[in-house]
Amino acid sequence: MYRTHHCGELRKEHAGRKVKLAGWVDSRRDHGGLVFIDLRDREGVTQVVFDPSSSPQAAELSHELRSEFVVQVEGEVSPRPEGTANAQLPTGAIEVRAANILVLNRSGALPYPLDDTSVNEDLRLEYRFLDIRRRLMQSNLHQRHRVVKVIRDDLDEKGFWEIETPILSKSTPEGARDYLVPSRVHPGLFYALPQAPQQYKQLLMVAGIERYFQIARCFRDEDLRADRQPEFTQVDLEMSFPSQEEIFALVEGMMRRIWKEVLGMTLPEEFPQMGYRQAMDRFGSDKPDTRYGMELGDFTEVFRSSSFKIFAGAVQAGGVVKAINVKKFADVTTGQIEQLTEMAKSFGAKGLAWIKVEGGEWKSPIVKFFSDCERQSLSKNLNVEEGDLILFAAGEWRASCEILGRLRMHLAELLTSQGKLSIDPKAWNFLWVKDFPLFMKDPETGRLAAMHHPFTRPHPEDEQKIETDPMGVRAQAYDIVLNGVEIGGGSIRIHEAALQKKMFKALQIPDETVQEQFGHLLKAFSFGAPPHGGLAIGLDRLVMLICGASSIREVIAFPKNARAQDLMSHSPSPVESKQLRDLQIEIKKK
RNA sequence: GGAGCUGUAGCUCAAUUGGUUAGAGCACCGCCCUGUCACGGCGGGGGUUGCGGGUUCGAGCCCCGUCAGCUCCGCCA
Repeated sequence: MYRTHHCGELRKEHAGRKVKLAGWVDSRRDHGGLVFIDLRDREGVTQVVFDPSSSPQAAELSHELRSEFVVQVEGEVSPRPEGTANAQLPTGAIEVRAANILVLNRSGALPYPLDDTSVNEDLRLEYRFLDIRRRLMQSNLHQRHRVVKVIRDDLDEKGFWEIETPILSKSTPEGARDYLVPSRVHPGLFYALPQAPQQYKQLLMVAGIERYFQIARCFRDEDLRADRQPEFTQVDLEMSFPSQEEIFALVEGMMRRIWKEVLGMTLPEEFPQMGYRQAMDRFGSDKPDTRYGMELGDFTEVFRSSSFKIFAGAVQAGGVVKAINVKKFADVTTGQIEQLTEMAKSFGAKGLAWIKVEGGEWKSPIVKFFSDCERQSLSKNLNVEEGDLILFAAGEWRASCEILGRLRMHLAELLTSQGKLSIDPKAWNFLWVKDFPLFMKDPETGRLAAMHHPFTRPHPEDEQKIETDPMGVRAQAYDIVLNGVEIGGGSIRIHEAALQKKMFKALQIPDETVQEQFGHLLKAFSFGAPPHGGLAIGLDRLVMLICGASSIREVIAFPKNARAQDLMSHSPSPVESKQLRDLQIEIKKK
């Protein structure tokens, strides 16, 4: 037996006990005579003392110890001498007086200090096995485990069955780029790794499972971000005979339980809901961060016949004029204005109109065109005060909202760093965003595309408009947003073959393609498919927020870097030419 | 594909306006140290300043190119 206790366990009441501990040398303090080491395992740290007067052999050996050696220590638990207890440490009242020590394994000099948080991330990723020894990473992975445990318990109690679906599945043209897996048995044919178990979970509903969930690994071959990895984990769930409100209540209950059991916090009984249109109008985002204000104001009517032709022109072209009030930022520099303008342009704006309110005056290149009435409307609706900076966007509705929405996010970060805006670090602002449009215009082809996915059910009131006014059709689709991060989304699905066909028609997907790609689904829908719906929660993002981390890489044991490489195992990598021959694949030389 | 930031010892950083032998703390090695807990003290080793080119009497610093990392846009729910 390697150990009788773990390193976070021993207390005063164990005094006098003979114990064995095993773990890593966290730090050593070698006094020449007395030697102290902090022995660490997953559960904590215990001080071990080597005294040459009681155990000369162990004391002699202890000089050899270095950081991260793995050792086994045998000794007696002893209360620390008067005045030497360490109140910072749960085990700080005692120490283990070593009678014997066994070095189970040595460690080379570390490539970087494990107690330093500001180390290059590529180095941390290369030595991930060391990185995960750090207390913070251990805590993050433990939190993740606890979240998943609560989710499984919660869904189990609510009658959901955990069912696995294939990883080797079928490529579909919709959505993200697929990761492909070549078939050896069928040369020239490919499996695709699932972007989500979407079709399978709908088929499970047709199959009468009624309530399904899966902690599902999903794959998307797109460029990475701080909150996007090529492989990530979804809590995927689907239920039969649901209403949208039932799904909301289910997820709210799950979140409440996670916050209770993992963070010890109580969340509200109901989460607020907001329509997509309102979210865009007020926050310029379909995942608004409602922890701070800076809401968008609408001045379309005010400037309809303004003498400022840029605004009036935008309105007459069917567009809008929107503005935000950036509080306390009238001291913005010319350089910063330029930077904001560049940013607005990169989001599709033609320029960025602004007003500084300084010394009781409105300083701006455009304000001379404004009538008193226009000024009053701005002043009143944006609550304009001394020291404010007003920013405008004019043009097409969605683009104008998005431009200001992105500036709003950027400025919130900037103002926070300047101490001009404070966001409650303990705030957990959940929000349901619902009534998304069913369709969007594909900017490349100009054709309709599914906003969520092609199986999304239209809002019952709008179903008739699919052929006549598709862009005006709302979907029974919803996202759950936490502090401005989209942590999940889903929809009520189409369960009738006829409606599904209508949908494919609106999307201009040719019949042969429909049969080829989705024939099995349509066939399933013709055999008594129940009404069904569900959603998927991005587990990595959820845990990231719970851990207060700024990247999902901090809550994934072995993540990939921004170029989709694993720096530790060096994947992706070349393969043997025999492997390629088996697959009948040839690599084109550049 | 595009933009921004970063790149100096194993790690974290410094190096005045372009100026002599590129420094410090930690880590590593050696010696000393019996109540430390980021122990302390003395000494030592360790550098192609990411790489290539240019300007200059002289480049870590300026210019051009390139590579790498991160963040964002595009892309992606």
